[in-house]
Amino acid sequence: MPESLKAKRTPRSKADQRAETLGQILDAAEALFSNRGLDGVTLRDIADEVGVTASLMHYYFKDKVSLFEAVFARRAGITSQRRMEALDRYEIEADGKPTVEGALRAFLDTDFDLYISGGQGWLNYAAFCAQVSNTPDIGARLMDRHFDAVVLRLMDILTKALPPCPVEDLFWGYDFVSGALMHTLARTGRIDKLSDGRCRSEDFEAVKKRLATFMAAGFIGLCTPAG
Amino acid sequence: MPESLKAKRTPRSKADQRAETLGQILDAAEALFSNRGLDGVTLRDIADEVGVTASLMHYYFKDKVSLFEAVFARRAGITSQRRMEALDRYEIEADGKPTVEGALRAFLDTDFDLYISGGQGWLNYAAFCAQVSNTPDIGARLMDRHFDAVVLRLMDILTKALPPCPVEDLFWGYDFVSGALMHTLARTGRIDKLSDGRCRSEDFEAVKKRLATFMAAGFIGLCTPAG
DNA sequence: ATTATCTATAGATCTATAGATAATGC
DNA sequence: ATTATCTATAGATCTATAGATAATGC
Repeated sequence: MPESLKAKRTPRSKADQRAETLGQILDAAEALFSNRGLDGVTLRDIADEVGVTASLMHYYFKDKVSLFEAVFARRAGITSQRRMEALDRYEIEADGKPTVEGALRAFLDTDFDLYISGGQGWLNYAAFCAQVSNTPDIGARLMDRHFDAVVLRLMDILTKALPPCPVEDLFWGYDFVSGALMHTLARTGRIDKLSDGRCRSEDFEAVKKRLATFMAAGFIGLCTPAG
Repeated sequence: MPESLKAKRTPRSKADQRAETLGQILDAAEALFSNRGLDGVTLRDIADEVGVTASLMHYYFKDKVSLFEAVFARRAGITSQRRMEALDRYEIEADGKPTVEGALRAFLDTDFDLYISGGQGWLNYAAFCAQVSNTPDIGARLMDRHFDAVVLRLMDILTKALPPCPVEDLFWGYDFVSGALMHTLARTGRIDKLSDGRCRSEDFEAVKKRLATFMAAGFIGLCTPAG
């Protein structure tokens, strides 16, 4: 059995080989883009990470932007659908009396659960997502395409959960939620230093516990003039 | 007086000339970095915008990173100091009874006022700031260096304003405020599309009116277990 | 004399393509 | 036969520096 111990050995079907290489490229791109953004990463960086030639990037993807978009598309559809289902389930369960925090928990916690127990790939995607939301044009288009539907679904439930409230307040409230969410997904490490180690960027459990409660109170405070 | 009408004419002292060119470079860099980030902009882009040779960038700045840092430093000191003074004034005025919203208004509104009435330069800086907060290493270091002091000052007043509350909640709350603030400063235009034009990213008055109220309610909701 | 600006250019990438090679598929 | 991967390379930048030129300063 000396053959089976050889270093370079890996007999696979072409389909398997294709799928595996594609996955490795997407994983490497995701990890690199997630902290340097589209312009901070070269195709060679990604190829080196995978251990292949840079020209192979063009065999699998048209160009750098296509690869960037493919990285996003791979997981955006999954999380988007999960959240949509969670919102549907919540609305039924709430039986005509949804609460702001309930809706936000369906929207936010469903997402955090994936990052908490989805392994390194989902953790990288979380930070990548924050980069996307900060990339003009290309990133903005991706956010619209993949997330508009879920966000509008959330807005719909929030409208029912809140006292009569100008629709502008609802949209601004969502903008604040979205900013805070993306910021925490980016895990910049800033809170670690500010809090002298008492909070850690990487601690998604801590964020999950607090974000929906905090934001729900924010919506209610904003929409209830008397305070 | 034909001489005074010539096109290229601009007699200035060397000090003036230096100051003017420096200012133009910083302005152009600020505008460009603010939407494409450190890696999305080349020194040539900046030079072209000013109308000078790319090599002049190296006459005034050591390298690209130094220029990036100089852009940030130019205005970060000003806004940081303004907010620090506003917090000091607020604490005196509150006479031992500060409120969460009062502290946040001193911190946030003071900033927005600058963006609202500071002209195009401050508007560009606002978006640039969001880029900085998203640039790993270099940007993170800049945020720490210029903003830690004001943030800790704010935290100090918030502690006095809130009911007894775990310090972790306070830091996470600030993290949410910071994320929402940076996101609105970036003015991605996403809210415009989501809200079908009813809210506009560029409308800092609308954000100023809502952000402190929303976030104050969030802090209180988070620190008051009963809800 | 000193300083602001430009010209020219080195050296290092970067993206993208064409064409060769090596492996799987029938 | 087809597909995955590599080698080689074109063409375009990009950063940074050296040295020339043109303007202000005494």
